[in-house]
Amino acid sequence: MGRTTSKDRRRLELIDATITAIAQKGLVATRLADVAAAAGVSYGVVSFYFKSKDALLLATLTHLAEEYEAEVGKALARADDTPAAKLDAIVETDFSATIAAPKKIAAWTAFWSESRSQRQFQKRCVELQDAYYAVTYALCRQIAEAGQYEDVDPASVATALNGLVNGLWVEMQIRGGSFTRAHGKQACRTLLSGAFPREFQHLVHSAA
Amino acid sequence: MGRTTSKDRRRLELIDATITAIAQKGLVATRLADVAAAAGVSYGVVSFYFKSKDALLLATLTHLAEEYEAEVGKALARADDTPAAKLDAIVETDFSATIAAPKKIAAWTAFWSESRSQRQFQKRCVELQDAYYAVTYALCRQIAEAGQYEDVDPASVATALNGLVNGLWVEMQIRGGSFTRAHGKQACRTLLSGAFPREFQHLVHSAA
Amino acid sequence: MGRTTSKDRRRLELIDATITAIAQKGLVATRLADVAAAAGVSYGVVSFYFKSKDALLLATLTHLAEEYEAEVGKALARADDTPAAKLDAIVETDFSATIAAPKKIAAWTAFWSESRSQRQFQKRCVELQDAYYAVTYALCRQIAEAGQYEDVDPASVATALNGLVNGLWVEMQIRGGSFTRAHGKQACRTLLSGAFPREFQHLVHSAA
Amino acid sequence: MGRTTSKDRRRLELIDATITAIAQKGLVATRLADVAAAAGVSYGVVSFYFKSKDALLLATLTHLAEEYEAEVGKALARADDTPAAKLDAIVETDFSATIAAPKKIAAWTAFWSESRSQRQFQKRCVELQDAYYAVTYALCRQIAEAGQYEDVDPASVATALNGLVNGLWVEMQIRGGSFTRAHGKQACRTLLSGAFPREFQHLVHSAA
DNA sequence: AATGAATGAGAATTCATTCAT
DNA sequence: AATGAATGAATTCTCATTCAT
Repeated sequence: MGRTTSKDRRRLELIDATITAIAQKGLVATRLADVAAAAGVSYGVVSFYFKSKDALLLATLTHLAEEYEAEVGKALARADDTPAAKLDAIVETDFSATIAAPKKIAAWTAFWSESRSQRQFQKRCVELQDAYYAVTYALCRQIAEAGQYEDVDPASVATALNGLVNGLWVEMQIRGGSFTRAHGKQACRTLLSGAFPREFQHLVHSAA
Repeated sequence: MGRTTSKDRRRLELIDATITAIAQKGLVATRLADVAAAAGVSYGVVSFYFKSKDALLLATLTHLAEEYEAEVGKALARADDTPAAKLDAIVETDFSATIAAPKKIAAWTAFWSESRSQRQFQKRCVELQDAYYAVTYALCRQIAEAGQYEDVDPASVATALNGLVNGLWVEMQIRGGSFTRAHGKQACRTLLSGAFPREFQHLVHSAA
Repeated sequence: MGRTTSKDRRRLELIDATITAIAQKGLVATRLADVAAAAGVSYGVVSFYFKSKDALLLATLTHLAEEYEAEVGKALARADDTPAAKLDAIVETDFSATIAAPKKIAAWTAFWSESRSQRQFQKRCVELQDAYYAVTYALCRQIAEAGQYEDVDPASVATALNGLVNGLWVEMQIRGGSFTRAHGKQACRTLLSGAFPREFQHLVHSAA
Repeated sequence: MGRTTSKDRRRLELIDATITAIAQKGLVATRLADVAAAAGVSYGVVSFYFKSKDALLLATLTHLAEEYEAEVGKALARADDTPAAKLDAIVETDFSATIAAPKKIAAWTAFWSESRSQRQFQKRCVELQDAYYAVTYALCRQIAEAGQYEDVDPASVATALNGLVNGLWVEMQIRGGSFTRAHGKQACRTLLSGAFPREFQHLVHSAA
């Protein structure tokens, strides 16, 4: 009851291998043979566990989305009970080693780029963005109200934060190791300390 | 200033058709036949003008980068001679109808996602990001110095702006028409007015 | 007279499942997984009882042939002791519910079509045709001699009857339910009453 | 302008190669590579001219049906203007070198056997049988009326003739060269001379 | 220059066979 | 005996590249 079955484990191995292969060769060049090789299994196993290549890719995207939501959930539970602490915990998660691993970012950018033509990819991506926006907007509004930031539109800040994380992941994807997770966090805090200086100014200085 | 030859025109038509095809089918599914169809020419023409599919894709990326730099150059030349006005002109360009056309954004995200595995794509993308950063950093520094923003790190603002534009393009790509160019501009101005309120606060209000 | 073992029963179930699968999906599309599913057993069972797919198919053909000969044998034993009655008993068997079951006819046509390339299939099919011809020819000759049909070549009648049964099975296969076993019997009696009117005329009339 | 284009010629070559391959290897074992080899072209050509293997097979069946109808049409036009002569002309065609070529018969039996599971195959096969029946029934009725054969049911004769031709083709398929086209014709005339002795008796004797 | 047919290597997919449990 | 996962060879289908007209 509830323990991870052998079948589930194998599926996860293949999904992880898919992410690895996408990171190494790009989505265009990733073949099922690459996935099998990355997973260290024989060719037929991939077809055995996933009906088709499309199904494998969709399962991979779904896994990434679920993992992301789980990690954010854990971070929110751990964080101090203030909106600013929770917002910062989300940013920490966005650039944590688990979530912002280079190969996962490579997969995310691949799915984003295909989401325009693959309806199912788009659906999952939008769902996740919506969830992210809902949480960050609620937190921004609480901060703005509690801190009496009358000139700040919490919706715009949330939108900007959402976009900024995506864009910094793109930066990490393009620049490879020279743009680090720390750089990403720093840029997010620049945005937040501009919007809500009393809550976030110290974070920018401490990180610098 | 050689006049545009018939050959150049045809090359541009094919590059435009490539962008159209990528936007419609995604990079993975785009075939030379799709490019030919989008250009309204016969199949063989594509091979005639481009040595290979890879060469066509690289030429497409190069074209997008050159067009972007040309547009930014024109915008900077037109803008008032203040750093803030020039910075805002860049943001305007980033979300202009020409540059932020949905199909071009689709192409950009495709190239970003492949840049990790395709060295040539990466090189072009990094060059453009570097150029963008150099210009925006210089302008941010001028604003910070002239405005005596002692708590603001112009490098962080430039990095955040750079990332934010990418991320908002991703948002447009994923969400399609529901996330508009105006939304993108607004989010960028939220960042800038947080960093440099005296120069950008009015823009946020006017746009709201 | 060994009693039917559990193993024999299981083999027969698989052979019957094979016939079912061929009738449903056609020989080209029939997979071992379909046979297992039709038999309601797990995948590995098929391999356990039959060395290979070819062996399963050959066993299926052998089973059909043996069943046919057994049925004809029983019918001849039951029939009145006149050549015409025995000939008619064979025709009755050819279009009996047991022998001319749609799925068995589907299997027969499949084996016929493959018999040109599969030597073992051909061998079995020819053996059965030879046996059928031998019996029907003997009966036709007896009728011709006893009835003084000087213009009738019993060999031709036997050949025509043999072919006619095959062809009417083809008709049933192609037309499905709209061409019935009764139609088939009727057509055979038309042939026989043309050749040997005094022995078969009444059958045509009674059936009409 | 009605002349055979290069594309049409190539299609026919591939269809003929398909028939050849089916005759040699059986439908189950026939691969597109075999078709390409039989046609003496490269592998890709087959895919180029036919969207899929199924499409190739359906085109092959359609071609066989059209050829058959054309040959029967020509034979009827050539034949003397009596019902018996026309009926005999059809039988002649059924066992002509063109129509009853061993490899074409192999293809027919393959399509018959798959017609139960492949709706499109069935449709074509039934159409042809219907057309054959319509023509032969009309002729049988004319003969029966003109010859005052009161005990003969022309529908049964037509049905039997239709089935007999199919079944004799099966015989040729199974027995290979040992059952000849002449044997087939002879068996058909046995049926016809039994039903309509005054019109067909002489043909049986002359052929014997 | 332009066309589009031909080629064949490459990838996804299928599936008989094998094998560990 | 029975199960069904694993393997990888075989096959279909795709499509970039080449080439003849």
